[in-house]
Amino acid sequence: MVTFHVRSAPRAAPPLHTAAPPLRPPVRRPPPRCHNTLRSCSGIVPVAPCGAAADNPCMTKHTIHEMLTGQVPVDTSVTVEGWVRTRRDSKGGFSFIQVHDGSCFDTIQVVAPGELENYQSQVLHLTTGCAIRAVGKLVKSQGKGQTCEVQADRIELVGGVDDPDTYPVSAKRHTFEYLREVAHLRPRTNTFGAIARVRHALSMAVHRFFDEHGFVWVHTPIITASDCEGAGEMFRVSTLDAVNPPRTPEGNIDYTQDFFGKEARLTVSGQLNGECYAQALSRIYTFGPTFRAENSNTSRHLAEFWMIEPEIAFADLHDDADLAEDFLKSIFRDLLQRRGDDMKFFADRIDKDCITRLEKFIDASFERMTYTQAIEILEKAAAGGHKFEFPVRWGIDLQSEHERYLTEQHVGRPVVVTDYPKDIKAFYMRLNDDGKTVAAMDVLAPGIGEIIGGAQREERLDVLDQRLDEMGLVKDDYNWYRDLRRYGTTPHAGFGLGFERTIIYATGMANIRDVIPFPRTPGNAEF
RNA sequence: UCCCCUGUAGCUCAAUUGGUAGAGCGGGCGGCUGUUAACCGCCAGGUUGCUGGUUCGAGUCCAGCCGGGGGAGCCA
Repeated sequence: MVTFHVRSAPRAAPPLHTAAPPLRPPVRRPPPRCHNTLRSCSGIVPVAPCGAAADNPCMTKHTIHEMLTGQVPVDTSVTVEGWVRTRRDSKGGFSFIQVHDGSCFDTIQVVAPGELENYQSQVLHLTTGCAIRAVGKLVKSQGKGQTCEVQADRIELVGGVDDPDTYPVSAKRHTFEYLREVAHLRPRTNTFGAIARVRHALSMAVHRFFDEHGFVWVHTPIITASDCEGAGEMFRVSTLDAVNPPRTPEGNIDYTQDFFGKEARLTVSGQLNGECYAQALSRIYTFGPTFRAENSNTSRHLAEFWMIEPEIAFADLHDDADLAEDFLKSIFRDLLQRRGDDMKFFADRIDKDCITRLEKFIDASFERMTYTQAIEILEKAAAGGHKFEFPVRWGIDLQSEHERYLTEQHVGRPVVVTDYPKDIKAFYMRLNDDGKTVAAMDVLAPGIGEIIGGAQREERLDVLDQRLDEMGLVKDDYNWYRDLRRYGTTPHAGFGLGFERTIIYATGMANIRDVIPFPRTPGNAEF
């Protein structure tokens, strides 16, 4: 069995938050040669003895993560390929280069001796952002602050920085607002590298959870011609001439000549399509981009964001709430286990409570209460002197101040609020026997408020039709959706989770524009 | 969309009541016996977001526009 050495450097994470387990077994018997026939491992430079699995011939180079976590034995010849974060010149006539390659949070220190042939001409001119390849040996560090480092025999400048004076991303602190203007370069910073890895880890955790629980990932369409999704303003998709579109005799735009023969838009939710597959495969989920053309300009809204929407058949609202609880705890547990290095950074520099918040979240059982009970609690609080900007009475939608009071002050744990008044919820939510409320639920969490919104769906055709009528919606527009209620209908439920909001919650990042690689917001679609 | 704040060197920020635009970091050059956001010295770097106005004089005051931030609404 292999032992993994966790670095004892200052940045080493506590046991719960150790780095991800190795992707593949460490080197055991170094074969004499690298049989890489797909492409050159590293051009003309000799590379490390190829210890990679035979089915992975291009992985003969080691990542910084592998070197720092003891998967590469000391005294192994190694090749580091990455980007320079800083260069420090020693009094002794040699230099230290901190290199990152994205494989983990930490950089590795490359020691460049003054005897290198290009030391004066290139090494001493390396600046932040330069791409380099360092060939040498992984050795125990003579200095403090790191256990191992790369003693370089050769350093190649793979890609230089045109004008170091104006390179937009220095090694020093930048504001997030500034980095948004250089979104093509910001992944090279500590924070955005960490965000990218956390985002990936959470994505994989989502798929892992659903896969292990028998859910099928359904790729619901991005483009939709049904105007009945009803969750917000939509972007139009068209190939018509925008300046001189074809017109009907009445003067309206003639969409029958458009690409799809009718008006088409970008989806605002995969739920209605997801229900179709849930009524055949029992447990499904969607995970993909979603588009809302709302003119919302806040730290919690994007025009393009990713949403996760599970849907389960033969299930009621309680099953839905149980699923939400198990799901959230599972992905946060996964995140802490697999990205301890990045999470430690967020705890150190962004939000000191982010790790303990997740640990508490994982350990707590979610409180359950009905909307009516929630209103009673809030009314008591108001009577007891608690000031709410928006007055509380049965029938209102809960404001974020109300949600925060419930989860942060009244319960101190995540809360699932169920059974909201039907007038403030969507047509597809199942009408309760009281005739006044629907089987909707919101999961509220301390520090963020609503993190999940879901519902048991209305499976009875007559009741669904009645709700459509009440809301002034045209039944014919929903015929395929109504068919589900005519052919083998079942009680079913689901919820929606905004992926970026989940990342915000996990990391403590303040602005949603900083947890997606290239944010799209009103007035901004750069990059 | 509404309310409030804000825009000065590559970056982060100063600039008194309207009176000669500065510092730190970054960059260049030179020092310095293993450094940790290294350190020390010197140098370069600006149409103060844009347009107009008030004034002897505007980074500073006024108007409009553009960008950024915070809050609200909408929501995920």
